[in-house]
Parts: sequence; C-alpha cells; structure tokens
Amino acid sequence: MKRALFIGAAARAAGVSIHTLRYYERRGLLSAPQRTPAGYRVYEAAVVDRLRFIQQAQALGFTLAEIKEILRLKFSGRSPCDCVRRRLRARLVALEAELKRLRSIRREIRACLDRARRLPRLPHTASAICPIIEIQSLLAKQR
Amino acid sequence: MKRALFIGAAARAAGVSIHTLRYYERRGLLSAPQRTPAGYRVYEAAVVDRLRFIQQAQALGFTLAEIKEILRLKFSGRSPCDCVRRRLRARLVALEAELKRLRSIRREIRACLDRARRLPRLPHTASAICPIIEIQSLLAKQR
DNA sequence: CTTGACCCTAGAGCTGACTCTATGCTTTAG
DNA sequence: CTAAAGCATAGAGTCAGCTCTAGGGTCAAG
Repeated sequence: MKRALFIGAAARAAGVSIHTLRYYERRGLLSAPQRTPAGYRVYEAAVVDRLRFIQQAQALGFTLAEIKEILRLKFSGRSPCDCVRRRLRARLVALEAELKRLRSIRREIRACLDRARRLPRLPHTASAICPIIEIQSLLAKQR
Repeated sequence: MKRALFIGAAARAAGVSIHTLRYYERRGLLSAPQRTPAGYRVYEAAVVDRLRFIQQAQALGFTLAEIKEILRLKFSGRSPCDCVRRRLRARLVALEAELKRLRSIRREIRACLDRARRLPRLPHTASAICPIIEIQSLLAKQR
C-alpha cells in the first residue's frame, strides 16, 4: 500500500517546503524520483521517512553534507552506524566547546550589566565609546 | 600626539584586515576618513579604539547592525548606555535560550550514543535509515 | 628606473540552508 | 470550458560578516 506522492503532498507530509525537496535533490540528499509523463516528480511514501531522518539529524547539529554522507553509506548497503557514532562524538565535542563559549559570553554580559548597575549615571568620558562594554577575556579566545 | 594611520597600519594595530575597515566604512560603522591627495584613507589613532570596541561588542554577541546603532547614539552626543543596557539584557535572554537549546541537543546526542553502546551490532532494518538517530524532543522545538 | 609594498574602486565570492522569482505547462474541480 | 491549484526549470536572492579579485595608481628605497 504505497501511495505515490507529488512534491506538494510529500512536502506537506514531512513539514518542509517543495523548494526544500528540490534543493535536497540537487544537493544529493534525495535521489531523483520517478516522473509522470508530464515531468512531475512522483515520490514513494518512504521519502517522508527520509525527510524526517534529515530533520532529526539536523536537529542534532549535523550539516547537510554530513547527512548526505550518512545516507550514502546506507544506500551503499553498509550500515552507517559507525560513521554516525564517530560524527556524534565529534558533534558532542564541538557542542561542549560552543557551550563553554556561550557561558563565557554570558559571564561577560553579566559583568557588563553589573558594571552598569554600579555606575547608574556613568560619566561621559571622551575616550571610551561605552564604559559598560569593557571586556578582556573574550577577545583572546576569538577563533 | 595623534599619529595618522594609513589603512594597513590601522588594520594591523587593531588586528583586522584592511578589507574589514573598508567593509565597516561601507556599513556605516566607521565614518569616512580624511584622504591624502592621492586618495589614501588617513585615520586618526582613535579608529583603533573604535575597532577594538567593535570587536568587544561582537564578542558579546552583538551584530554589526546593533553596534552601528550604539555608535550612532554615541556620535549623536547621547550616552549609548541605556541602549547598551537594554541590548545586553536582550542578548542575555537570547543567550539563555541558545544555551538551553544546545544543552538539549547534547542530551539527545548522549542518548543516541547510549543507544549505540547498548546495541553494538544493530540489526539492519529496512525501514529506519539509522537506528541510532531516533529523536523526538528536538523536532518540536524547531523554530 | 625598477621593484615591491602599499593603496584605490567596484564588485564578486564565500558559508549553509534555504527561499523565492519568472515564466510557462498540467491537472483537477465545478 | 475555465479557473485555480499545482507542477516544472533555471537561476537569483537572503542572512552575516567578511574575504578576495581584477585592474590599476602611489610612493620610498636602492
């Protein structure tokens, strides 16, 4: 019982736009579907699973290039799981770094706000552009 | 004792590229400097402070558009501090949301890796693309 | 006088993931 | 039959913040 879907129905079923499906096809994340004589794309129902998978992988922070690689492995018959495991670990490392970065930005923002509270009416000095924004630690960490 | 700087010296002093200075000028973050008869930009030393300020504000997560607004207020004679305070608070809120998002991604990645550990040799099912990546909670939160 | 470092402009290219446009054909409901 | 909805393509535009190119002019040292 596999219903065939035109692009609009497939897109609605997966919650993406038809542009996204065509874009994924160009990018190689979806294989070129069958066509009607008039040229309309005809998708199998499985395309919805694939789109959902892409969404899930994206939600984990994978790029489309990485997802494409995972799908390629799957398509070539091998289990993508080892690849996925490796990439998940790499994502975790990158994520920790990003969390650290954001936490230190948060610390600096709080420090700036504290400064602002302690000096409710800051003098209008000529040199500083804004006396609230005076940070050191973040700049050294820039890339 | 204000040394005049050509664009290369100013860029080096602030640790950015000359392209960045010209880009900031186009974007309105730097005012158009004096020129030599040959058309060379001649900066006052204060441009380095301004560039450092931009870097600091960027490190706090401000966009160039926001920084431009802060600089505009400064330039127009008013203290930008109220504006900065408001923006800092908004940044803090956005930052908390982003931290929350990243933490929940981290949670999901850890769950996926746990799943992978519990099933060292996952069966090659026909339906799932990768049995490791099976998440629910992140998708609902998408934008 | 030549070399090399520096400067100029206008504009394109980069990343990532879409998003949309223009123009025109196809399908379906009434 | 007609009008609306849907589909096709190629290609441009979006966001942010640069980054770089092509093709040229300027300037100081040797």
